[in-house]
Amino acid sequence: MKKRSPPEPGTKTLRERLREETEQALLEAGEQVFAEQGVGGTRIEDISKRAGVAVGTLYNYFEDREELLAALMARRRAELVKVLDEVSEGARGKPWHEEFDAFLRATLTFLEQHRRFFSILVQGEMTAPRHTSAAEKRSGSGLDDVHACAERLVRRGVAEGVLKPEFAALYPALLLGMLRSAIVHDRYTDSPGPLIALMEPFRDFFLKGAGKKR
Amino acid sequence: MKKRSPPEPGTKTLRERLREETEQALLEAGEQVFAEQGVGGTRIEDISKRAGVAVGTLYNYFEDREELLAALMARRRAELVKVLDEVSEGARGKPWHEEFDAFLRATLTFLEQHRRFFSILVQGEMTAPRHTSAAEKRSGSGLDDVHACAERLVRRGVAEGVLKPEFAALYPALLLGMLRSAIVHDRYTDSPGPLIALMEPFRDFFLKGAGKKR
Amino acid sequence: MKKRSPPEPGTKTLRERLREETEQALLEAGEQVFAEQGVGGTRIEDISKRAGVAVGTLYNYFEDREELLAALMARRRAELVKVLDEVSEGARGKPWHEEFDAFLRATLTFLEQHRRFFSILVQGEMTAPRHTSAAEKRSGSGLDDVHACAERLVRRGVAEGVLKPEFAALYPALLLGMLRSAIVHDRYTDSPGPLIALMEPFRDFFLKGAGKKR
Amino acid sequence: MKKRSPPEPGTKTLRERLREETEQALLEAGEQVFAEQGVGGTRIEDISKRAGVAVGTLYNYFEDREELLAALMARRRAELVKVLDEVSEGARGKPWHEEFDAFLRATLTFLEQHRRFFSILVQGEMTAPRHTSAAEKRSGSGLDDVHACAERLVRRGVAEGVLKPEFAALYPALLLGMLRSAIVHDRYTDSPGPLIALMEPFRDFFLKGAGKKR
DNA sequence: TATGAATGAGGCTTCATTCAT
DNA sequence: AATGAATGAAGCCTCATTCAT
Repeated sequence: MKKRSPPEPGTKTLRERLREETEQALLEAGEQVFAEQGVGGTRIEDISKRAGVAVGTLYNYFEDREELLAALMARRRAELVKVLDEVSEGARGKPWHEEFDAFLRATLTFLEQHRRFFSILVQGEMTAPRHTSAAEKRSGSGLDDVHACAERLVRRGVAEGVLKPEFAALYPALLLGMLRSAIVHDRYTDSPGPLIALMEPFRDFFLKGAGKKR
Repeated sequence: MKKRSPPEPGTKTLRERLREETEQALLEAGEQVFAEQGVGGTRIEDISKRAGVAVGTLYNYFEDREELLAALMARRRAELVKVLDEVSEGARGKPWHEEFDAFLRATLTFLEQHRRFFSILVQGEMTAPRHTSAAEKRSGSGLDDVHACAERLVRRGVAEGVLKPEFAALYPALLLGMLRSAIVHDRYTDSPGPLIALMEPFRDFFLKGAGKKR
Repeated sequence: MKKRSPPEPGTKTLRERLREETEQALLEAGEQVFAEQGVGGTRIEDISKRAGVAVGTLYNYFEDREELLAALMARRRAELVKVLDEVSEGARGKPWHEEFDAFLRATLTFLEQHRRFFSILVQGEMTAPRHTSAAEKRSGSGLDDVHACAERLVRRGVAEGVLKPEFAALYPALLLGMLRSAIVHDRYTDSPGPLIALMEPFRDFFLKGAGKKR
Repeated sequence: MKKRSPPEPGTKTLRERLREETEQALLEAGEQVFAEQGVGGTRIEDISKRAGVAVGTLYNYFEDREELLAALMARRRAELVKVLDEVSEGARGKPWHEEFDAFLRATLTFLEQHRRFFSILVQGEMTAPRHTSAAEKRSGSGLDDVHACAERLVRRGVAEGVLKPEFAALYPALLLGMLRSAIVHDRYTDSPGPLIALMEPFRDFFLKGAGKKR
């Protein structure tokens, strides 16, 4: 009953391409609107409108509100982790400082592109949504795997004798906390320049602290 | 016809005391429930139940949901600011390091007692609640004045030559970010000891960074 | 905190009385509207309007649509069963025929007053709603207990030698089926008189059948 | 340019045959799903899936949901009526009892094959679907013509002096009600044997009732 | 003609807020 | 002042139907 010339391997049907585009648009829209209006304050309809589709369409792609959010989070998080993995990979054989720099640069760049996304993450980190659903759990709404990347970086730094081993267990959290400050800092400064400008201060602060060498 | 003796000045009527107790109970309940269920996910009724009164009563004390939240935030924030002001006051004439230590200790202690509250703050920092009203903006739902305390501390440190002036503008945010890490760190560690245990690592990290002295 | 003069025993608060009245009104309205528009075609809002309350009020009394329906069914069914129990009780010591007559009379009267309700039951008997929920199961959406009443009647008839024991297992279903015909018959006749008029024919038919004595 | 030989008269095009097959499949699927999930609870998509076609295809065959239901009902009802007409026809000149037996047998057999369909009918008898449209009314969703068959049978029985004329107007409804009991009975018995087993009890009951000859 | 994604009206349900007692 | 039922706007989600491919 269903006959159809088999699709060229490696080629995507028009339909498939459309489907992916729509999904992209929805995630994009979701990221924007969730960030603008807050996770709790976002109406599904606003997202679908922003994406240029009808509500029903959104529901053809995502089971419900939560799944959309989870998918969105997972997607972006995966992107960041991928970048950080590449950083780690690319720094093999090079001095740790280079990896550290690359890590900071990559993260700040990512933050810059996804300030919105990051703000969602910060929310999610601490909020228990009405009914924290299975879906949300599954997707790991936190930063667990990003944290793992930071740990890897820190471990290497310690192993190579660049970082003090003393409180090493805390460094990943402190590193990420510092990066989080990047966003917070924006809100308390008058000249909200590009985040990448924070690279040097951050490197300096993380490695040497705020204390004056005497 | 009953006559009522005028209240002794400086004395609180029974009625007044009851009123305050109820208000306290409501704020307490609010803190708990908002923290447990998230700001967006909390139902007014849950708060009133937790406080042991009817919804209507809650509305006798607070104009609406937002005002309750704002009052709650303002209350706790004021507490912290008060403590930090005392720290600053009490350290007059003493070396900066002592003030810094006291600052850390006070903040970690406060965090410990109000992890819940702090989690609300972290949320509020980035989230726009359902209908972010003028009232909420007015009440300054953020950490602005706490940030100001941190600025004061940092300024003094710089002035006294203890802190590097180079990126001083960032230090307050970094300091607070570090403290925020205290809560985050909890979630990624197996042994979630008391936050005060983080005092030494934090002092060390803030002053000297993670880099190994060469 | 909650002080209140204890209610006179056996007396209902005004509130309690209001509450019961509202519940009554809702059930009444539910019966009407479900019957008029069909179970599937009924909008909750129509029911609440008919009852003269807001939608929200309905939800203060019943968990959801299903629970309302279940409660409604249970209520009416219980009424009928109660009546039939009384019939059985009242006929103790009297000849079976009298109980039979009373059974028919009671049922036809009930049917008359609740044609609407009965039509719902007939539906429910055969329909599997979208998600047959636990609630529905719990309430026994069928006629099980009415069927039990019929069985009791039939058993006695057989025991007393008034009914042929041959196909006795079928009689309850046949008896109820016959009564159901009462409603169906209405739709195919031009003179839809009172159902009670069907008493004699039904008695005659059940006891002697349609065949002519030869 | 292709030329197509004109279709042999009386022969069906391949296309026509395919069309009919699909239509059949859709009706079949409709019968199943409507019966399984209830008329109100059935989603068009489920039907099309069951039939192995896309939703759009279903809409190429039936104007809308209602038309499908109406067509389905009409189809099955026509089948039953046809069988009953044949029964009537075949019994010409034979004693009434034979026609009666044949009627019962035919109906029970049909019921057996279409318990599902019959359950829809029973529903339809009393339910007004979501938007009871004119179309549905038009199609006569009830049992009117089956009722007519029963009337014909009863009339003949009365005419031939086999049935008591007294309450003859009720007999058709009672006859059908009795048959409906066949399905209901299933739900209250532990041994849900084939419906045809009910033939003798039904004949006996209809003709002689449940009362014991004294 | 078949497909299945897109559409959006419409139903269900929640919950902040009001108000009569 | 306390109570808690009533209110109804507003959000979520479903699904019959359409339509471009």
